[in-house]
Amino acid sequence: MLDMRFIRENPDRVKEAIKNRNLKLNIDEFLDMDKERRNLLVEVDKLKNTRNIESDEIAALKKQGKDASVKLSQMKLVSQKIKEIDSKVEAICNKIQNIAMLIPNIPHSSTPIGSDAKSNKVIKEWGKLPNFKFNPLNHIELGEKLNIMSFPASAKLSGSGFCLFTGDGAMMVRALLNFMIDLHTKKHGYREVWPPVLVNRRSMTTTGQLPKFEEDMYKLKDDDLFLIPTAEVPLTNIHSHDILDEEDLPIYYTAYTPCFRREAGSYGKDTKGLSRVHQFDKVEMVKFVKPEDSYDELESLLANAEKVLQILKLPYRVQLLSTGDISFAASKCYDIELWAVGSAVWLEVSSCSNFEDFQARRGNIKFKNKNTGKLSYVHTLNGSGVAFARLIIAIIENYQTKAGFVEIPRVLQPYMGGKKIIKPVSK
RNA sequence: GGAGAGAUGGCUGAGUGGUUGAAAGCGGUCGCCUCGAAAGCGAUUAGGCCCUUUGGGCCUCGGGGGUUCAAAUCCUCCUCUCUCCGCCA
Repeated sequence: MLDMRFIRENPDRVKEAIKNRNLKLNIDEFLDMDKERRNLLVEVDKLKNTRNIESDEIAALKKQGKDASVKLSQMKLVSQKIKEIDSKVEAICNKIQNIAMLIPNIPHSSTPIGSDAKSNKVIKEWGKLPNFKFNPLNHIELGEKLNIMSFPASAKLSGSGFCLFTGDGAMMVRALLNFMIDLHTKKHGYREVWPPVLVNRRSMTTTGQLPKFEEDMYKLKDDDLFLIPTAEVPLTNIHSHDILDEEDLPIYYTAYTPCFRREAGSYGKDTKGLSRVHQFDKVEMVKFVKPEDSYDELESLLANAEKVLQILKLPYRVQLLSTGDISFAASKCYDIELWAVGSAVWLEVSSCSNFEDFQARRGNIKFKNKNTGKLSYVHTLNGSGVAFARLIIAIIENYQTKAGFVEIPRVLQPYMGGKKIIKPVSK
C-alpha cells in the first residue's frame, strides 16, 4: 500500500506507475473520494469537539445538582448528527481502502519501462551452457528411466500438476533442503524458521497476495485460511504489527516450505513435468532493513541466491524485470533463470525483490529511529534461495550422462549418503 | 469440542459511567552531581488522523457492533492467551 499523503501529493507519479505497469485505475476519482472524506472529517470533528465540551459541562452541572436537561436534549441531536456523518465517513473510508489496496507499488527508477516480459533486461550470465555430444533427455524422460519421480502416481493421488519423488529423487529433495538452509544460515547470516503453511487472510493481505489474487490461492472451505504460495507470507508476517528496535535491523530469515499455487488460467502452458506444478518446495529468504539500506540489501540478497547455483555449478542468467512484468508489490525485482539443457529452456528459479515500505505499510511493520525517536516503516525484501522443482529439472538435465544416468552435484553428495551418481534401480 | 479466567502505554500493573490518554513502579532519554561511573535528585518518555500555521482539534485501553449527552469502565459478537476436562499425531 502506498502512503495516502504520497498519492495526494504525487498523483502524477502514481498514474505513471500504473500506466507503466499496464494497469488501469482511476486515480482522480480516488482523490475526489479522499477529498470528500477529509471534508466530512472536518465537519464531524467539530461536532465531536462540541459534544466533548458540552459533556464536561453536563457533568459539572450534575455535580452541582443543577438541571442539565436543556443541554442534554441539545447533545442528543448533536450525537445523532455525529452518528450520521460517521457512517458516511466509514462508507467512504471503506471505498478508499478497497481501491488503495489495488494500487501497485511505484517501480524503482532503475526498473526498465516496458509493457511485458520482453522489456526485461538480462544483466548477467554465469557459467557455461553444457554442450553434450549426445542427445540430452529431458527431466521427464530421465525421471522415468531412473525411477526417481512419477507423474502417473501423483496424478492418481492428486490430479495433474503434482509430482511424486521416489528413491534418490526424494533424497535429493531432502538434500537440497539441507544444503540451502545450511548455506543461508551458516554463510549468509539468516535465521532459520519453520513456519506454518496455512495462514490467515490478514497475512496474505500484508504481502499483497490478497485482495487482488484470491483466485490464485488454495483456500480452506471451513476456515478463513490459505495455503501459502511462498514462505514470503509467513516470514514477512512474523513482524506484522511490530515495532522493531533500530539496532536489531537488519533481520534476515530463511525457511524451507512447500508452496501451493492454483495456477488458474495457465492450463496448456508448461503443463508437462515439473516446471509448473501446484505444489513445489522452496527455500525463501526475507529481510527487514532500514530504508536507506534496502537497495544494497537487494544486491546481497541476489548474491545469496546466486551462490546456491554457483555452488551447484549450474549456468544461469539474471534478469532485471520491467515495469510490465514486475509483481504488484515490488518496486524492483531480479529474476534468476537456470538453463535446462534437456528441455532447452530458461527456467525461473528465483525472484529477488525490494518492496520498500509497500508491505510494511500493509502489515504495519515499523522501527524506532534511535536518534529521532520517531517510528518509520521498515523496508522488506525477499528472494527465493531457490525454488526446488525447476532446480531439479536443471540438475537432472545438466548432470545427465551419455548412459542416461545423473551425476549428483558434489555439494549434495554428503547430504545423500556419499552417493555420486543416480542409476536406474528396480522398483 | 466442554467449563472457567483474562487481554490496559516499551514492560509490570491500577483503574467498574463524567478534568483518566490513562495512577504507581520498572525501563528509556536528557540534565544536575562526579575525574569518570554507580547511587541520588530533577525533567521528559504512545501512536494515528484532520485543519492553512506558531497552534488547534478528532480518534485509539485485543477487534467489531450496541446502550448513553458522555464508555477503558455497561451490553453483545469475534479473535487471541491462560487453567482444567475431553480428543488426538
